[in-house]
Order: sequence, then C-alpha cells, then structure tokens
Amino acid sequence: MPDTAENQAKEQPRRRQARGERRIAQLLEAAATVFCSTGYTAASTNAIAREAGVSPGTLYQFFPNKEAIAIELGDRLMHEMRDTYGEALAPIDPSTTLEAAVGAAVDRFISFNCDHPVFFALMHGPDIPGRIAEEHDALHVTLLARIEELLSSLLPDASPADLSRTAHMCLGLYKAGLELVLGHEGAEQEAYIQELKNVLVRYLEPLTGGRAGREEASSRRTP
Amino acid sequence: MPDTAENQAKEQPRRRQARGERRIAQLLEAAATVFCSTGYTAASTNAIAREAGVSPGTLYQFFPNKEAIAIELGDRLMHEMRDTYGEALAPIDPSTTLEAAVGAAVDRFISFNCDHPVFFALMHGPDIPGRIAEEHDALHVTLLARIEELLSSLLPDASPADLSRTAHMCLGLYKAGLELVLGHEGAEQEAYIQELKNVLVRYLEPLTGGRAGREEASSRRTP
DNA sequence: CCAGAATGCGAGCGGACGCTCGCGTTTGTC
DNA sequence: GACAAACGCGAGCGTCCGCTCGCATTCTGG
Repeated sequence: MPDTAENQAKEQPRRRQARGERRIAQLLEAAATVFCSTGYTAASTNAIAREAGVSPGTLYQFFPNKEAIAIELGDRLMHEMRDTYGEALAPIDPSTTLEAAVGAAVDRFISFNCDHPVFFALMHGPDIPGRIAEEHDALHVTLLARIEELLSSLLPDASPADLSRTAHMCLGLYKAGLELVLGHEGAEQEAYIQELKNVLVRYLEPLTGGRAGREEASSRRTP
Repeated sequence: MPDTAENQAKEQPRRRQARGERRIAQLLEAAATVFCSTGYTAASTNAIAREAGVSPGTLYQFFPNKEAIAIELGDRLMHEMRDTYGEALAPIDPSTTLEAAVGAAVDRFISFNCDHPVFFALMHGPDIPGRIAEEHDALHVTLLARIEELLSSLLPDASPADLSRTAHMCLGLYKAGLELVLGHEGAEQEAYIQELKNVLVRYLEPLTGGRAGREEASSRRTP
C-alpha cells in the first residue's frame, strides 16, 4: 500500500511550502514568547497571532487548535532536551569527582533552561492540558530513570525505594534551584548556580561513603 | 466622628446575620476545595457556588468578585501561617543542634501545609491575580527576613548578600521538598520529610564552621 | 406583628476567547 | 499563461464565565 492521500491522513495530510514552514517557526516563536509572559491558559490564540504579526485565521491554517501549538512546541523542546540531558548525564565516568559530575550536569541543564525559558513556563504551570502533561511526565520519568542509574553507581548498597526517592529529591532540588537561577542575572545568577551545586553535592556526598572521586573535603566553602 | 453609615463604607458596610457568617465560611471552604482541584483561574464562581450548594447570586451576596474570595481565603490562611511560623522559627535557642532546629521548623511547616493544602495551591499557581500575589510576596519577604535572622546567628561572618542568598535557597529547598511530601502518603511521605531535613542540614552544616550544636557528624544516614 | 434589612435564587447580560468560513492572494507545476 | 493548491485575512459564530438584577423568603428590632 503506497502513500495514497487517505492512509497518511495523520502524518502529512497537507503539502507545505517553504513559506508555511517559516510561518510555523514564526508562530511557535511567538507562542513561546506569549506562553513565557502569561502562561498557557491565559495566553490567547489571538495574542499569539498578533505577536507573530499574522491573523487568527492564518494561525489555524497550521495548527488545528491551541493545544496543538503547545504540543508542537513541547515536542521540539523535548528533542533538544533529550540531546542536552543525553550529553549532561551520559558520562558515568567513575574516575571523576562527585563534585565535577554534579557541576557538569547542572551547568548543561541550566544553560538549556536559560536558552529556552518557555520550557520552564510550560512545565511549571498547573493549568496545562492533558497531552502536554503526558509528555512532561514521560520526560520526567525518563530523567528520573537516568538519574537513578547514575546514583546506583554511586550508592550500590541502596534499596530501589531509597534510590528512587533520592532521584526525586535531586530533581526537585534542581527545579528549586533553577527557579532561583532564572530569577536573577549576572554575578548573582552565577552565585545561585554555585549554591545549587553545593546543595546537591552536600546532599549526595554523605551517601556515597567515599566511593566517588579522590577529594572528599573539597566542597566546603564557596570561593 | 462616631460610626455613621457613610464613613465606615470600607469596613463593615453591612450588618451580617449568623446565617451569613455561616454561608461565608461554607463558601470559603468550597472555594478551597475547588481551588485545590483546579487552581485559581480555572475555578469558576458557579462551580464554587455549586460546591457550596448555593446559587451564584448568593455567592455574590457576600463577595464582590472572584478575586475577593481568594483574597479572604488568603488572609485567613496568612494569619494561621503567621502563628505557625512564629512558633516554627521563633526559638533561636543557641544550645540546640542545627539538626534539631531544622527538624522542628520543617515539621511545623509541613504539618501546616498538610492541614491546608489550598495554601500550596494558591501560592503556587502562576495565574494568580495582583492582590494575592502581593500578599504572597509580603509573606515571602517576612519569611525570608525571619530565616535570615536565624541564619545570621549561625553564620555571623557571612556578608548580607550571602545571607540573603542562603535564605532564598533554604526557602526554595523547602518548597521543593514540600511538593514531594504532598505528593506522597504514609511511610513514603515520612521518608521524604526526613530527606528534606537531611538536605537542609547538610546544606547548612558546612557553613556553620561547627558553631551550632554539639554533635557535628550525627546526620549522616537515614536510620 | 410588622416594616425593613439580610439572605437566597437563577435566568440572563456583556464580554472574552477559541475557532470557522468565505473569499482574495501567492506559489508551484504543466 | 493557466490551473490548483497552499497561504492569508478578519469579521463573526458559539460558548463559557464572571457577574447582575428583580423578586421571593427569612430574620431582627421596635
């Protein structure tokens, strides 16, 4: 069964011109701006269209409804996020310090969230509709699994329940730190990043029993 | 100038019957339920009235608008909160352990938030209108000042900027832990409370330089 | 017991917002 | 150049929701 017009109704039911792709990118960028400043529910499709400099009708030429805009935006962010956290959490190099590992992971995640503030806005609102929440949960679960995997190499004698709880704590602590980091700029922002790293390192350090890294007493005070 | 009908227009412009006070309490309770399950913006006044078993008109007999409901609810929570955190953060007893001080404060705050889940719902939504955000900010600032005061006795040689940053971190960490605590029940919830305490103690311990409490190496592992 | 105030009701107003529809314009294809 | 399809527009439809209004019922002071 080759690609007839009927059976691919869900994939690309419509042939896009280059202009259309540009409009889509433009609309997604505008949506990101509006979502960032007002949140998902409070953002009106008319406002998004206005921000993009097009009419409401044009917006609905490319998106079936408001939710689809957030879905598509979320999808694209997810892909970038997967790349980023792939880089951020992949190396389980046992020769590195806990401090260095945490520092690298935090730096990558923070830079991603600073580059895409809409990610935080979309994932933080309690008002997001079903589909986005599902995707968020999916990413959340994947992230937790990855963190658990990393932690298991640091804490081989922890029970699965403890491991899961510790992973949840790490992610929650990161989110809390992220909020503070995004709320400041320049030197103060850098200071909060360092504090976040301190929190994570000091939280995890006593759990390792001196297994990871050579220097144990190196993260005492912020220089 | 005694209380004529004109000059007290903003205080009690209307004499309430006992029935009215009951209705108000009933409506606030219903509002708390609805706010908890759907958030502020998504909550409709008709839904609140329905939850309370009264008509929309009756609701507007006692509240001028939707915002006023949240304001009043917020005000009552604020008062209870002030009492609670007054108890929770008041004793700066220098003879107690850092661990004990953190543990006591966390326990009191957690129990307050568990008793009034709507507090978390109202304070966490990014959709809250002006007045509530103001009150939230006011409480936030007061809390931070209180935490800073406590920290200054623990870290006498820290700069004001460091003190403020540390206080912000502590509050952020607490919020993160609270979210996890509220998301679990029973033994798992208790475990998260303990983890939250561990995070705070381990974060603050290295900063004290061994000033508070007798035992320094007592909070290593969760029993 | 009665006048007036407080309480209670629910249909419905006004406006905002998601989304549609008809029609004109641009672009790709032969 | 001609035809179809994709693009673009903006007035406006349907709906939902905060809130009002007129009227009935219950309470309270004198």
